[in-house]
Amino acid sequence: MPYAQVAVACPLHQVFTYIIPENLAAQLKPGQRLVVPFRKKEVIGFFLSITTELPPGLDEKKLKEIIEIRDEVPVFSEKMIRFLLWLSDYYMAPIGTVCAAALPSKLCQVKSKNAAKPRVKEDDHAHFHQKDVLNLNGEQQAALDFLIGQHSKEDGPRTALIHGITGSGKTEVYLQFITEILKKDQQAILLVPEIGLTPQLIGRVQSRLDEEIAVYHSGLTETQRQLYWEKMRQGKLRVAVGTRSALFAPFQNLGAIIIDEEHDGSYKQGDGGFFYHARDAAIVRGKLEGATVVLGSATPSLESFHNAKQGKYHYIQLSERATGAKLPEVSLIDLRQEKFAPGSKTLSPTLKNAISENLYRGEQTLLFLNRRGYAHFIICEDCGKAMECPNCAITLTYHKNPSALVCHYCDYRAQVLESCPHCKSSALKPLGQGTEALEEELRAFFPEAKVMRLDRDTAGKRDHRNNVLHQMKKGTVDILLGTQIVAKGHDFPNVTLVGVILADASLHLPDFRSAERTFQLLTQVAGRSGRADKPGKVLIQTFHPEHFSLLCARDHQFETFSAKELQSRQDLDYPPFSRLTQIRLQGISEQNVEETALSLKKFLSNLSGISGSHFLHILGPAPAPLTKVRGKYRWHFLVKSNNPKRLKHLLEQTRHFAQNHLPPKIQLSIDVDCLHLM
DNA sequence: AGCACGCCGACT
DNA sequence: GTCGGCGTGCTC
Repeated sequence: MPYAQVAVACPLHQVFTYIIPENLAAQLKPGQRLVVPFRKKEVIGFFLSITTELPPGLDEKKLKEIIEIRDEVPVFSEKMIRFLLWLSDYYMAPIGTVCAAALPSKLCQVKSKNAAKPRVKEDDHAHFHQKDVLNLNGEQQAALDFLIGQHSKEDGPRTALIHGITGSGKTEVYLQFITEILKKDQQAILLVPEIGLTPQLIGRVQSRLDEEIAVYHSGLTETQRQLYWEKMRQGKLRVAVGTRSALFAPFQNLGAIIIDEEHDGSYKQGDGGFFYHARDAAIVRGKLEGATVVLGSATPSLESFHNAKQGKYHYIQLSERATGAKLPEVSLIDLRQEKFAPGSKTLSPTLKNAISENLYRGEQTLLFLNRRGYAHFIICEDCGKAMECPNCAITLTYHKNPSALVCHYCDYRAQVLESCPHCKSSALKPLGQGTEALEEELRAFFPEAKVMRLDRDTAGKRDHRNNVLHQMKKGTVDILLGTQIVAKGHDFPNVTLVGVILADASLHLPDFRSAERTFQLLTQVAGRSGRADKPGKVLIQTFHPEHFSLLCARDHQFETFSAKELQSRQDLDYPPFSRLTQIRLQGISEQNVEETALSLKKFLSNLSGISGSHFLHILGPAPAPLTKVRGKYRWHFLVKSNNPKRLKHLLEQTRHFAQNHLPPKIQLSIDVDCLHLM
């Protein structure tokens, strides 16, 4: 007698078996949603497969029956089911959680039976601009031809890495490639990092393709999301543009997945309750669907670059700017040599002069400081203690306007203190200047200039961001300063000077990728300068002008940087030469967390084939670099492995430990291919 | 994750 | 005497 194998949206690492009522047997197809009894409730289940044998350990009398089939047409294709199973397996995530993450949440609820009826607000997405197909230069054309040629081939690797310098016109290649895919009656997905999904980009894609596209981002209402989803499934929409979750677009004949800025860390995050890397997952979906996958970046991740060099991906280089503009001239400013003017905390004389000259010429300046607020911390000059967050093991950032001490991890807020809570001294000194302080200093020194600031504190107001971007284009802003938001992706044609206030900020984090991130960030921000006809200039302030990340960024030397960094990764057996997984334990009681970590260590070392293995290295346990976040203490292990089977075994055993031996209130999480060690 | 069952404090 | 605190145990 056949039984149905069903995934239920709960965080259990198993499928559930249900009896198929006779009247439903004929209509049942894999990928359909079901209504099934689960505990004492009715929930949505996802029908995965049929089994004829009763799975071991189950008593047939205790099985329940499927109540209802929700869909005539399955919500998941066979290929999609295989993709979801791969995700669940690779990232150690419960299959039900993965299924739920792949659908609009409304489709996972028992009520709300009917498809969404649009509260008709016909898309205007009306300010269409740049309808024209841009002319490609030789390199762009060659890249496009290659992609098209590759796509029409029956077999062979279908993943390509486009390594194109900032301003080389990668987006134009993507758009023309998508146009080709559509001509073949196939569909396409364009993934962008969170920060890259601007109205400008959406407008450009939409107007170029001259058809409605599905736009996926975190601000979408559930109804909108469902509507796009339905239209894609019905074949009414053929292109999905958006952040990570657009990867699950329900297309029937997927032709291409493009991952813009593939190096961006925001692709690796927990969307619907499980952590996956959208770029890596895209490659797998591409394989399953027979689609071409295109990774694009000016600063490819070392993983992708290495894969390309190994021949796993096709490597395509764009070495010229599309407009013909030259890459900017980059100089490092040695902060140890600079004599700061009184009252000047962020701007060296050299940078200040350059800004003056740029103002005089009437050209725009962009300043980057990856630290919002006024001061990174406040320190007591008498006892040396810094003000810390009571929930997290980090200092509180001083915000001046509105005045507050803010934790940038948990958003704890406190009033600014008059005196030190430890020694009552009033000698409190703000240190480590942030964007607020920079703004203040700019206004003081360049009172005649129009200065605007863009960071999470100001960008919160939706209009502000658009307003800033608009005014930048119009040229009414003289100096724009900000955090990450200004560093990436934007095309400000009239910016000719970019200043980096402190390159060292990202250099010394306890993370083996810090050199790579610094190089990427500096290259990206430098790429904002001199994109149009006037030559650009970049000034980078640093205490470490001899560091190779900075030197390579200065000289636009990706090759030199990657060669050196890859060598050190190989020496230390770090990715891309091994796979790295983080096992994290956290809980309220520090002692409990530590004890559990130690007992897990014991458990793992007793496993056969682990100790002394050449294939697995377990580092730790140790307190995580951020020992306490939101009131929870964290300890972690890092597992380095170059043997997927043994790694899998270890992780399964770890999960087993978590299910059986975990004390209450201690949580264990596994982050496969962890990106941030913090 | 939910949601129930189950044993100990302050309340109509 | 009960309402309810959240510990722990289970879900085909």
